[in-house]
Amino acid sequence: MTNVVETHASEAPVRRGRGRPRNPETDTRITEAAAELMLERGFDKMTVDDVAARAGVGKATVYRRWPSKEDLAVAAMQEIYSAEIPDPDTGAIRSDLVESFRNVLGFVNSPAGQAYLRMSIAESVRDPRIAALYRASTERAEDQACRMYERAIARGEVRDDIDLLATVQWLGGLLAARAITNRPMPTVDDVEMLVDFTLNGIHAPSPPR
Amino acid sequence: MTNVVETHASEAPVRRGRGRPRNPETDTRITEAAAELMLERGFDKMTVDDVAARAGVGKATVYRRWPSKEDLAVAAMQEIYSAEIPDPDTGAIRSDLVESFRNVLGFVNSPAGQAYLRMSIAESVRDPRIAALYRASTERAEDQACRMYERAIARGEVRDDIDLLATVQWLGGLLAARAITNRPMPTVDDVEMLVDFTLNGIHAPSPPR
DNA sequence: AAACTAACGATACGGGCAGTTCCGATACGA
DNA sequence: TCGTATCGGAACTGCCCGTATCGTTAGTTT
Repeated sequence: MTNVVETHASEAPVRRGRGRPRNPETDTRITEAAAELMLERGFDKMTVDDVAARAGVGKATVYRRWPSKEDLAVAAMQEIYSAEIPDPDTGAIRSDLVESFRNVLGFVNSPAGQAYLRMSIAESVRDPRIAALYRASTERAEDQACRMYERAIARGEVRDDIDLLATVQWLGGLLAARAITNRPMPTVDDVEMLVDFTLNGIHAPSPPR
Repeated sequence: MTNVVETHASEAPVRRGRGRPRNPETDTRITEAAAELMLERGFDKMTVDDVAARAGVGKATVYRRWPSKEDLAVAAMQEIYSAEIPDPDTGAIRSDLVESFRNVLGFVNSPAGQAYLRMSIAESVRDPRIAALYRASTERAEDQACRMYERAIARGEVRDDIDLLATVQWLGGLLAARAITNRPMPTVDDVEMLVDFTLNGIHAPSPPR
């Protein structure tokens, strides 16, 4: 019939002449409203009518851009997963770890961090596309951590036969486990102990073996 | 009006004479059907009509026992979280760890284990009561693990200043992180390396420090 | 044995929300 | 200025949760 238009509002509009052009600001108003409601209530209790109302647009305007509520949620999460992560490089593995653990624990103990973590977990299990987004976001952080460990291996501080991926994921996994089962997060006061476990494991230092 | 009857089907019926008594087998038929559908499709795509149909009962019979679909889901998960866990005690921390890690990894790599894990994570974030059930289930396993570590501490194999809770949760957390982000689980082949990380951490053995 | 009563399966119905379709109005390009 | 696609608004369909109401059934009480 008419010109076929790509649905996803993310990419360049690639001007096509005829008719009233879409207001690009409307895109961001909708995704911002959706992101707010996702973090406030979660996917289930967020209604598309609410999103449209908060964004000040008609529901049809939402569905003209994203074919389903799930796609809208993906777009909203995509906006959320775009933050910079500090990359400590102090020259020693212990202080690098303390620094980065401190950053992570500070975030996940904030209200925003709590909502972010719970939402990411729940929606990742529900929708593989959100899982991919969350995964990409965490992998950026993990890549940084891997380089941190590799620098330490090059310095001879860390064994070279470790499972690097399991190592960089273990803290995130612990936080996920706590979030899932509704248990208190470790706080910044626990940083020393967590770092010590990473470095030394649990073995008694000398006597046995 | 009439005699008040406790809703939850779990507890003792405490005979009250009049009228046709409830068929207790109906309770289990419903929870079994619900548990199957939860693992097959997840909470969202499970409909109460489907549960009633698979159980061979009327929908009103379901709602006579559980006031909402959420309560039904809780009852279904409660049935799922009632499995025995082996409790290795070989006399050495390394072989205890190898044994228990092997059990866990064997389960989470099975199709049933995958569905179980993903369902538990998703529904725990959605419903705090399911989170409590899942937490209770994992805590039983963690208590066993704690006792295992305490035996090792008593033998002098393990330091006594470790964060026991973080230690017993780290493998579960790693598995959760993999499940959430849709990445491959560690397999039984990785047991040695994971156990080694638990025992020794990542530090290089002797030269530095 | 007969009467009583609550559970049973079946079915219809109300309400909330996802997603669709129409509308008149509007804004931009040709 | 004309054409066209987007805009907000609103009505509508369909699905599913939860309720209400049947006639029937099974066990208790008298």
